[in-house]
Parts: sequence; C-alpha cells; structure tokens
Amino acid sequence: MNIGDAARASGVNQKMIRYYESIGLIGDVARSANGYRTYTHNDIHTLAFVRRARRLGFSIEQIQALMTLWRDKERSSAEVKAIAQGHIDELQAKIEELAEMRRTLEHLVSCCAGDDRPDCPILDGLSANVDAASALAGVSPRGHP
Amino acid sequence: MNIGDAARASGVNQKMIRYYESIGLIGDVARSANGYRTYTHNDIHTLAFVRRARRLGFSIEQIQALMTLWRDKERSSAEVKAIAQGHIDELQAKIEELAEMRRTLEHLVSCCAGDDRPDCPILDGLSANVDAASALAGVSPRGHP
DNA sequence: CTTGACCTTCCCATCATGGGAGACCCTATC
DNA sequence: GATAGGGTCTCCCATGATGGGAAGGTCAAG
Repeated sequence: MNIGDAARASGVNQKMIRYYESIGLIGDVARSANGYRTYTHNDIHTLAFVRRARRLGFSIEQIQALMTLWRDKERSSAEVKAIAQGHIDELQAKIEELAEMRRTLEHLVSCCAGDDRPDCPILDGLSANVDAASALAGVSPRGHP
Repeated sequence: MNIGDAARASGVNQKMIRYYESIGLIGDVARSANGYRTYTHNDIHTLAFVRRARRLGFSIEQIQALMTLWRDKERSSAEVKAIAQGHIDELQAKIEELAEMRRTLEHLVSCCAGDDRPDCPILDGLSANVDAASALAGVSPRGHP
C-alpha cells in the first residue's frame, strides 16, 4: 500500500501522514525500492486511531500519550481516563469561553435595530463607552440602578 | 504617549499594537523625532475598540470591517448587525462542534473503569473497532438491538 | 558617565493544515 | 521506444494571532 491508498483507507490525507511521520507521531514507515512509503494493515490502523483522536479534538501531544498507552499492554485504564478527562475539561473551558462571547454578542445584537440608520449599540458596545450599551439594556455595570 | 503607555491605556500589548499597525488594521501612527510611535487619545480609543472586538472573538478581518463601519457616519446599523450575527453563527457552530466532541468523549469516559487494569473503552473507541465501545454502552451503531 | 527603563526593527516559534514546485517512478497506450 | 498520465518524493512557503528574544538606539535620573 502506497501513501495514496493509506490516505484513502485511513481517512488521513497524504500531507498529514507525512507530517505525522516527520514529527515522530507515527514511526518511520517501510520504504519500497523506489523510495515510496509502504503501509501495512497495522500502519493504517494506527493512522485511523490518530484520525479519530484528532476528530475528538485531542492535540498531537495528547495523541502521542494515548498511543503510548494504546501500545502498552500493561497500562492502567486510569491513565487513559485521566488524559481523556483532561481533554474534556479543556473542551468545556473553551465552550464556556465561546458561549460567553456569544452571550455578550447576542445581547448587543438584540439591542441593535438593524435598519438603515447609523445608530448602533453594537458599535457603541465595542467603543469605550460600554455604559451606553449596558444602559440600553437596562443593565447597570456598576450596580447603580 | 509612547507605545508602553498606549499598551497600558488600551489593554493591547506592545507587540500586538505593532502587529496591528503592520497589517494595516490601524493606520500608521505618528512618530516623534526619535522614531518612537506617538499615540493620541483617539488612537487609544481605536486600540481599545480592537481589543474589545478581539475579546468577543471577532477575527482581524471582521474587525477591519467593523472599524470601517465605525468610522462611517453614514453606515446602516444593519451592516454592523449582519457582521455580528455572522460571528454569532460562527461561535455557535464552533460551540456545537466542541460540544459534540465533549459528548462523545464523556460517553467513552463514563464507560471506562479508570482503574489499574488495561481494559479501556476509550482506547477501544479510538481504535477501529468502534462497535466495541458502542456495545459496551448498549448503543447499537447500525440500528441492531 | 553610567544605569535602567524605554523604544526600534528583525527573526523565529507556536499548532495543524495545506498549496505548490520540481524531480522521479511506474504503467498503459501508441 | 516514446509519450502521456498519475503517483510519489522532498523542500519551501503560508495560514492567524500571539509572543520570545536579540541587537541596537534614546532618554531621564543619579
């Protein structure tokens, strides 16, 4: 199996396969006489593992660790779980960060008429004068009703 | 005001101020005789605008557009609102993507004993044999009860 | 005059992904 | 045997936003 077949079989594209090899995420693969990379069934399996892990948002570094455990038949599932839980926490933090942005933006957007006139609470909110936007929504940033 | 003061006043750090200038996000700023950048009150205001927009997750490109509208007294608030709504949609898409990852991971994690033994549904789930993990949770991926 | 705090530009690194160039390799068809 | 096409190789560059660090100029206080 050449790299093109490996890409199709694993769902990881060629560029990425070479990249993963170059950074040592996957071991150096066998080469045939012409210098082409040759993939075994097992290599494909590894690539597919990486792909799934990436799709779940694991970083290369985390995947490195996961693969070490994957190959280690003496591992404890607790180690794997810790990595996964750590990643869940990262995801959660990111989600909350984005949700907070969205919340703020939705508030501004809901205050904006969205018509032909230039008056715009969104721009006001982005300008220094946050009070202007807050006031529009009846929210008092410094607890002053 | 030199760049250090501008950074403190606007909350945008020096590196970023220079970067924003280099990519044309903010216009070239005045220089004093010694070549130091000199910031006016207005420049600070602009920087603070950029900072707030960044904090809401707007890309530089979007901020570019927002600032153009900001300066345009003939703008329609609809244009601003469209950009903001577009960004909300992006945020929402990202949130959903991350939430889906989290959901899947939480499922796997909940199936994992997290003890000293090597058996690990998380690794099984990342391996090709997805059925193994699904089966553990009583979920049938191909609608086969 | 030195010290220390500023400021300048320039280069490099991040993370994961990909585009593209230029050079080989192999197979099929003419 | 020539040529066309598709596959592969390596190498360089780019992304977006951020920042580290080097080497050197400037200024005010001691």
